Amino acid sequence: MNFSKTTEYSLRILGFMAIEDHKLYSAEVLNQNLDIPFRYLRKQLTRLTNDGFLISYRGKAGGYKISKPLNEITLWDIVNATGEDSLYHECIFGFDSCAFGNKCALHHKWAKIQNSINDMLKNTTLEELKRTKPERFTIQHNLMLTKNV
Amino acid sequence: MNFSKTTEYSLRILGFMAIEDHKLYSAEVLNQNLDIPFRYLRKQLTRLTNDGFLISYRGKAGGYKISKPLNEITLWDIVNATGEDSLYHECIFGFDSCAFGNKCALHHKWAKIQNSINDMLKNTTLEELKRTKPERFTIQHNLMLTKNV
DNA sequence: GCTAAATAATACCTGAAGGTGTCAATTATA
DNA sequence: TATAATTGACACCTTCAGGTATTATTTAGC
Repeated sequence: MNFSKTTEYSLRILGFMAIEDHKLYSAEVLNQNLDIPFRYLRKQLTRLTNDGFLISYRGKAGGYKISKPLNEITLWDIVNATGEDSLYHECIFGFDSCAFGNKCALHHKWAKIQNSINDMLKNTTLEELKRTKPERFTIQHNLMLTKNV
Repeated sequence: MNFSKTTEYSLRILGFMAIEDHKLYSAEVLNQNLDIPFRYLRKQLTRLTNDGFLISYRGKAGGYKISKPLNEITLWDIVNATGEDSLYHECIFGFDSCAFGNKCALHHKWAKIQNSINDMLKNTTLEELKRTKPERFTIQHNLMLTKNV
């Protein structure tokens, strides 16, 4: 009952980069801050670039930066891009057909929770994350050796 | 962002058996009703028995039945028994240490959702499921060939 | 007691998520 | 232009949840 590692990593990466969203971050710097295996981080950075969240700059002094205004990127966008199983209409019993119409009491309770998760993801942008920096990120933020473009 | 198959199956099995909780259900009958691969269902039934949710009767005309009053079995008990990752104190970024104290806005939103899930699971017993039979279960319930002990 | 029908135990198989290794392509700067 | 530092591409490895196969054990009923 968690997001996949890949989803968590995506949130970490973009959540971290949002703190100073105009900086260019190298994979090396991100690796020093985010506790994600280097090779896998690299793979995910390429994916996030292909998915349009990041712009990459190759060559010496290259790196990544966030591609659009922070208030245009919701957590929902990020979560969905990882191929995370949809949170819509999931039955707690795992039945495909249990999601529509009037079902058990459990179904209503579960739908309510699902909706609260979906709403939260859809209504939270990276902008909000920037305003309220996660403590974990800020602790290590001093260590960063970032560069301006 | 779902429960594991194993958790879903456990909920299905016990949710179904709760509808007529004094009946003895064979693995065969459960298989006909629950859309769970037979061998895997068998394995899970043995596990649920070892975990104390079911009592098994071996030999001809054997089967399984629920071991205690329905109001003593919460969904929380079932979910936890499958080894489902704890829903307590999970950080949406997947950091172990991000779960305590005052963190980002996201942390508070996430904790609120986690709590609502935990509360729901802890406050819902099989008794409630019995009272409000899932449609999917009742549809097929006529097909059952159950036996009394 | 024999047989059939049920569960128990144990080992194995499989696909996909997560993770790694290697080399190619790009680019700033000396 | 040579070099070093960066990302891109692509193939491979590993682990484990989910699923399968086989044989042993138990018991009702003839």
